Amino acid sequence: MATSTVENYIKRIFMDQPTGTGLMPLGRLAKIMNVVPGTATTMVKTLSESGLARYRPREGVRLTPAGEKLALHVLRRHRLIELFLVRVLGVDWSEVHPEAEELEHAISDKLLARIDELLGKPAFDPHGDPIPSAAGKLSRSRVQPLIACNAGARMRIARITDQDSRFLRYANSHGLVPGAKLHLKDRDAQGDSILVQVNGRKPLNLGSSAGAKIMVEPHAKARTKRAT
Amino acid sequence: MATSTVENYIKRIFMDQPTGTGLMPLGRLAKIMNVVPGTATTMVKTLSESGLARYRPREGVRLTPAGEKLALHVLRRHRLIELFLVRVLGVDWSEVHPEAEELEHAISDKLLARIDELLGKPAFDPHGDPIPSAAGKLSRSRVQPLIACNAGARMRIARITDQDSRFLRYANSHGLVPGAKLHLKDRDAQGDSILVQVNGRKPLNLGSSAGAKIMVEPHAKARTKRAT
DNA sequence: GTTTGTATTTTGAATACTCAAAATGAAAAT
DNA sequence: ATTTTCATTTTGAGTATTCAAAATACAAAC
Ligand SMILES: [Mn+2]
Ligand SMILES: [Mn+2]
Ligand SMILES: [Mn+2]
Ligand SMILES: [Mn+2]
Repeated sequence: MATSTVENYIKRIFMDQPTGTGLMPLGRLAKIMNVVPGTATTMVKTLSESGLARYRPREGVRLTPAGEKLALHVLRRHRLIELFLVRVLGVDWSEVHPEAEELEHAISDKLLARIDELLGKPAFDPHGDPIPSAAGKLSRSRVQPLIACNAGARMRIARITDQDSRFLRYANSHGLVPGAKLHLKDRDAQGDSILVQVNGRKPLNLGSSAGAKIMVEPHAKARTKRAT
Repeated sequence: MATSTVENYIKRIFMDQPTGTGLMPLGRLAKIMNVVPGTATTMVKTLSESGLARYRPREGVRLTPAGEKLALHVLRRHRLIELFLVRVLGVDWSEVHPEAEELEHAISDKLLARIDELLGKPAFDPHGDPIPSAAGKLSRSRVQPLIACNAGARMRIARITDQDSRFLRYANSHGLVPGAKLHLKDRDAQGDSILVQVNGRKPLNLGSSAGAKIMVEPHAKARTKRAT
C-alpha cells in the first residue's frame, strides 16, 4: 500500500507534469512538495524502486503507467471529496481543498463509490476540475486561460486553477465561478490588465496573474454535470 | 500535533481503562494494539514524555488529564463519523467502524462541527455508544450486559459493544439494535444460554458471549437523541 | 530460600521520511 | 580551456514507529 506521502508525491508529479514526454526536474518537485532538494531525490528513488516512476539522474522524473493510475485514483478521491463537502456539507469552495488533501488518503474505495453515487457520478469538482472516472479516465478539454483571449471574446468559465482560499473567496464574490458567462470587454497590454464583465455584473478589472488562473472555454459548449 | 498512532494508543488506553484508579498493564495494551510488548513499552514512554500518560514501570499506564482530553476528542470524532456514515451516506452499521478508524485522524474540527450540526448534535452513535460532547463530557449511563439480567426482565437495548462486522450484521438481522425492547424470557445457567424476545419477534437463543456484548438498560428510561 | 515461569524492559536493527551541509556534475560565462 | 554558477546528489543524522530476541524483574511454586 502506498503511504499518504507517496500518494502526495505521485499526485503532484502527475498534476505538474509538463505535457508530452518531458521529465520533471527534481528541483521543481522539491519546491512543489516543500522539501529540500535532497529529499526529493531520495523520494524519487523510492518511487522508482516501487515501479511508480522512472528516474533519470540529473534529468528528472516521469510517472510509469502504474504511477499514473495511482495519481488518477488519488485525484479522483480528492475532487469527489471536494464536491461532496460543498454539496452535502455546505462547506465553502474556498475551504474544501485542505480538507480533501487529508481525507483523500483516509477514505475507502467503498465509501468513495457511495459518495460518487450520491452526487450522481459528477464530472467536475467545485473548481471546475475534471474528476477522473472510476476506470481512471480524465477528460482533457481544451480550455485556455482568460488572459490568452482576444478583446471582445465571449466565453464561459471552465475552471479556476488556484486553490488559495483568499483568491477563491474573491472570485466567488465577483461571480467568477465555473459555468459563469463572461465578456472580455477590453485588454490593456501595457497596463497588464483586462476588463471583464461577468453575467450582468459591473465590469471588473483583473491583472494578468489573476487572469491566468481563470480557464475559459467557448461560450456555446455546454459541459455536462456541471458542479458547485 | 499528535500523530494518528498516538491518537490510537490514547483512545484505546482510555476505552479499556479499568474503572477507577487502576493502571493498564503494558502487556494488555500491547495485545489491544496488536504490537509486541516491547513496542508498547517504547510507545508508552513517548506518551509519558509528551504529558499524555503517566507510566509506572512494571505496573502500567494511566492517562493524564491531557491524555483523557485527547482521547475524548478522538472518540467524539470516531463516533460522530460513524453516525454520519450511517445516516447521510447510508453505510451499514456493520461497516462504519473501520472507516471511522481512519477518518477520525483526517477530519478537521471545522468539518466535524458541521457534521455535528447536520446530525442535530446527536448523543449516541449507531452502536449506542455515547458521543462525547464538544467540551469533552462523556455521558456514563449505568447500563448492564444482557447476561447479567434476571429471567423475566424487560429491558431496552442501549448499546452493542462489539464492532465485529459479522456480529453486527447478525444482531441487526434479529432486531438486536439500540432502542429495541427486549424480554429476557428464560436463562439456562448450565446450558450457558438465554432466551430473549425482541419486540414482537420469534424468541431467540443467545450464548453468554453474545449476551455479554449486548448492553441493556431499564425499559422505561427513554434516551434522548437516540441514533440509527 | 531457591527454582521456575511469565511479564516486562532493553537492545539492536529495520522502514519511512526528512533536513543540513558537503560533494559533484554540467551548463554558462569568461 | 578555465572558471564560475547553479542544480542535483550524496552523506550523515534525527524523528517516529515497529519487530526479534536477549536481559531482567517479580511472583508463584517448591
Ligand atoms: Mn494529500
Ligand atoms: Mn478542486
Ligand atoms: Mn484510528
Ligand atoms: Mn461505534
